Amino acid sequence: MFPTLGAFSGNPANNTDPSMSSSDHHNNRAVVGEVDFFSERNTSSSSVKNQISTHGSSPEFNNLHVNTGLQLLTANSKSDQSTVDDGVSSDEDKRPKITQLAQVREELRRVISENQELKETLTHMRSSYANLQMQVVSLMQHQQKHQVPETATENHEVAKVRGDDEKKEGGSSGGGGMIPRQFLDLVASGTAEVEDQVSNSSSEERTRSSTPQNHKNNGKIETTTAGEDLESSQQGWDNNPNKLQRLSPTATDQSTAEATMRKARVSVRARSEAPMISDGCQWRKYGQKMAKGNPCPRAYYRCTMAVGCPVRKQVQRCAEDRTILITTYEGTHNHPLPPAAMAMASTTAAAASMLLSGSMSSADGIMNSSMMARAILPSSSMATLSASAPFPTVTLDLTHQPNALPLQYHQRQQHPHAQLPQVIAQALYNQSKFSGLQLSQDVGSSQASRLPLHPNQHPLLADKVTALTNDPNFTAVLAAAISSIIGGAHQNNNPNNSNSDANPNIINSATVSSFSGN
DNA sequence: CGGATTTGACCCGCGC
DNA sequence: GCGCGGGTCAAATCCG
Repeated sequence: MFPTLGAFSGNPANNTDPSMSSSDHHNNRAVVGEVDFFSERNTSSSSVKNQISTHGSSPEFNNLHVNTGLQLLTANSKSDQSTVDDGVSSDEDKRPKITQLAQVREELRRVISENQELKETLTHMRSSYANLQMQVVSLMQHQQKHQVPETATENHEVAKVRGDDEKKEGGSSGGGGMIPRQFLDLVASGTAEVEDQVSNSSSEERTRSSTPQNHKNNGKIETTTAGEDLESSQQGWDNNPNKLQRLSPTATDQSTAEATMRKARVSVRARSEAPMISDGCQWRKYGQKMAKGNPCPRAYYRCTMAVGCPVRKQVQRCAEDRTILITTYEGTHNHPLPPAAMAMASTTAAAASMLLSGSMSSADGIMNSSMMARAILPSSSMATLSASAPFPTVTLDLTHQPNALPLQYHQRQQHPHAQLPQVIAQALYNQSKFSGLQLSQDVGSSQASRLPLHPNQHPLLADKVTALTNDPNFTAVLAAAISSIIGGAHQNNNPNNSNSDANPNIINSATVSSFSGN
């Protein structure tokens, strides 16, 4: 009945040796060898092995325990069978082995239980994160509806105070004082601050809606920067009066809030061969138009993950470099999002809040923007006012890498913080530009105009950037932004990449810290 | 057959 | 008032 056992044992004396001690069972090297050989021939051992492997989803986590259990079990089985073979059995021999078996079973139960607890903890953490994200979004929307009247004047006062500060500091060196403040306010003081800022933007929206002619009267500077396909793309949104026009006549609080949220736009430039970057959301294409100045059509998408979700996006290829995909998001999701989509959603929400917190309709605000731009871009030969871009847009430009390499996606995924300064610079640049400022850059290409300088080249900016990037929450937000975009682009560029699903987890942790770290 | 996409028409604001 | 351009709608079409 046990022919293989005889062949295995080789030395019958070993099999019948009642002195096979527990120390032998725990001799890893020897016993593991026995297990490997023995388990192929012993069905009971195999079944135990299978049973173990079906418990818990993390094999490497259990390996130590499982191996230990197997060693004991197989050793016990072997000893038991040998005992039967020889017809020699005594209660004294069985007693310690039964005890060991019980111990192993107990150990197995403990490990399984541990696994179960870990799984539950992980599930709970994921759930908590999702809830937190949704709370942030809903709170932002809620605050918009209820705090617009109070914050309307408040915002103006804050703007004036900030403007005074700028004036006191004066010059290009002092003018940038509010820049870090805006960023740090947003990311360091938590949800409440974000809500306030969004609320403030509501007042701005209403101000603009009530006095539409102000933009014209503020003076007009033509956009002459070369290769502004992005510009035209953004202007396409900026010059879209239909939306506001349709919303404003029956201006309920909700519609106003919605208009405000939709007003803020986050434009993402990323290199991708795919027709659309993967951001985790479901989109339905509802239109396509040929935009002026760009041979590539502009596609219009709306979010279809929930009925009535106001989020829309435009996708258009860059006219000059068609490998660059420009995706412009507008609005805030009104429904739960999968982790992969949350990365982008929270990123755009944070960017939009950041943008709205710094854009002002008053003259002070414009002056601040001008000073801010001078601080950001000391080399700017001219800072003028523009009424051509009434709606603020922040652009996350991920196409400019100082050491662009074929592996840059991978590198940036691993070290997203390395790229933060450029993203910050670009965000600030666009913020100033769309807050009513046109910067004239003597540049030969649109590439240079979009990212006119490297922070390291300007001590002032470098200091600001350093201060910003030293804030872990701020870096987390931007890390989430970069990771989400890169993750999407990377996914598209590497459709077979099985690791793409791992990105959201990284993003999530970064995003969580950005919103819960206060 | 239902959902997604396409595409021409339409609306609206703006400039001349 | 008219034309232009951006954005949206909705019927037709496609596709799995």
